[in-house]
Amino acid sequence: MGRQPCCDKLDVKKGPWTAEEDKKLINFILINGQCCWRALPKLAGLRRCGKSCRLRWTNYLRPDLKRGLLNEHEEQLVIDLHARLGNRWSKIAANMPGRTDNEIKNHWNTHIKKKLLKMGIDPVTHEPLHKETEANITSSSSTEKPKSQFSRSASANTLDSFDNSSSTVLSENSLLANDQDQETEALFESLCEDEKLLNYLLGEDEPPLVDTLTWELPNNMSGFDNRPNGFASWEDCATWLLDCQDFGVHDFGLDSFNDVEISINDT
DNA sequence: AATAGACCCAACCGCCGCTTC
DNA sequence: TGAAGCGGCGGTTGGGTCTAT
Repeated sequence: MGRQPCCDKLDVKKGPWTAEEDKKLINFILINGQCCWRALPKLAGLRRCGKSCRLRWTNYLRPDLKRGLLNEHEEQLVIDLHARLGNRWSKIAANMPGRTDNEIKNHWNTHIKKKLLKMGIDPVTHEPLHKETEANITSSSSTEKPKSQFSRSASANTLDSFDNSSSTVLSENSLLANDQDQETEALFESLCEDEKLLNYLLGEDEPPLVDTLTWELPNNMSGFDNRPNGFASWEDCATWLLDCQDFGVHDFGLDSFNDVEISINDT
């Protein structure tokens, strides 16, 4: 007996989600939390595969998502983490609050990859392309694996110089960029110093004890008797969340959603 | 204004690893 | 111990949008 399909293929809708479906999904998760994706579609009244519901929630509807393009220092962070972790997008995303693996992967494939190639850097190995060619001549070893050596200097510095020479967009607000560079620098220094965290990033260790497993609600939503204060009903709450998708939750000053998970799974 | 090609990203697919029985 | 079931991950694709001609 083979494995059952993840859902009833005949009765499953595919393609873009409608506002109505989003509303149903948000309503259900706000009430019941994230549990049993397989059963969720039926319980929530959705003609969708559980997998599809999970993806829709994690990549688009989650209230802690940032919207819009990655900024300069987020991009740098992706490059640095990719140099170390390779195509392990979920691990990279885990270090970038508010960003999803899908979003990072898309951004990598559409922007960063081209940028690195244009700079003469191999986006797989983060080595200069010509050097890569030489290496291939002398050695037949695979280049698929990410570098084990931390390669910030190679990728980051060259990217900086690329930005300085060619970018009109990225050079805007340079003072802020400098601050962000320093932040990024500090972040990576701390990353390198934190052996436990590094091991975790490499998938060789348990996650460090950081409180990322449960969502905490913003102060104005405390006392979440499974319903944010200020909302007369779940319907209002879901409507608000749907609005957040249009404007970006951070436009509402709810940055405290970052890194946290609504703790309604307990219900 | 029309069209073709490039670009972008949401969503799907298939595989893998973990858990349960 | 191994099969079944599930969630999660990474690669890929399809279609909408943008841009150049």
